[in-house]
Amino acid sequence: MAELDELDQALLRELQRDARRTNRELAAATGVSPSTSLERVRSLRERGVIRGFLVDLDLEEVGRPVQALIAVRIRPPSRANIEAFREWASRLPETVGVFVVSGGEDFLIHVAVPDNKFLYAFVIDRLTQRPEVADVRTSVVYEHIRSPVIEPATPARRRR
Amino acid sequence: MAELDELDQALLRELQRDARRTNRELAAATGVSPSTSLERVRSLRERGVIRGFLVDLDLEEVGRPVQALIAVRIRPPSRANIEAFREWASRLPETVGVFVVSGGEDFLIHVAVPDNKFLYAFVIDRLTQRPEVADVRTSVVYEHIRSPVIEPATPARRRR
DNA sequence: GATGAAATAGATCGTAC
DNA sequence: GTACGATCTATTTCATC
Repeated sequence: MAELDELDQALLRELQRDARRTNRELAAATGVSPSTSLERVRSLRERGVIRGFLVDLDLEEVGRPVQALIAVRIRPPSRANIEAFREWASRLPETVGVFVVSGGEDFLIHVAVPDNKFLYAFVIDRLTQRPEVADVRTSVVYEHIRSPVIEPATPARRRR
Repeated sequence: MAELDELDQALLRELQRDARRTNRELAAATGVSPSTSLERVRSLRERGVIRGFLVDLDLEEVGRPVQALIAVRIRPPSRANIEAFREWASRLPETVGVFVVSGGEDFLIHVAVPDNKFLYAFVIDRLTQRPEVADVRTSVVYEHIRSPVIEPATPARRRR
């Protein structure tokens, strides 16, 4: 787990608000020189704290206004079945994300599709074609809120 | 819904791979001049297709290696209760995202916490303190895969 | 709309503290 | 680890097609 001091945390906060802020803006917002913030952000990437930079698409504008979470039970839940399904599901064009979970189900697939008809067809035609799929439970997503800022749970440590 | 021609789609694909690609790289990758790609990306932002740019944090490195999806049932599921709970849940520091859903439950809260002890305490101490929470079901997330590229479901349209 | 050149602004690196 | 300043590179604007 990475050690993150006050400056690292401040930079992460700023970048979560807007990942395209220029290095100069970051430096000004955190009260250090541009070369320092540049070096720190590079270090955060190298240490794997920052995995990359993503674009936040509006799923409605992109023709996928209907979202759903589809809980899937795999039987038998062998490693072979789980891994095969995970690979298959995460590659579908409808898939936004895949959660591999414990509990009543083995997977939760987050999908975004053009309409309800498409969603229904996806569930009853495509998902159930997989022989390892034993059970499917669909929940329509009315709204998906992402937290704007995730704070590190690490206590701040001094690095100087 | 936005109309997206071939160039728009190509730019979205490139930006989803790495949202920090420079405008020059985008232009080279899509075969247009830098000023054209700059203008197109700006248009995508103005039209709301691109909602913003996010940093992809590694939740483990940030001290939150344990993820869970917590299904919550609200009783009665009145607008007042639903909205109050949504606001409360989406502001918690443990929360990564909140899904408002149909079906057996009303919410699915995606949380990331330091360890299982913390998760358990979160569920039995904090969630159940809310009077409108009637039922809670926790699934631990072993793995969360995000789709690297979401393709528009819109058929390409000509804009020239 | 798209282009290419010119002006503005930012990223980056060497050097010093 | 940090700051300053010079250099290199990218962004942005504008006249033109």
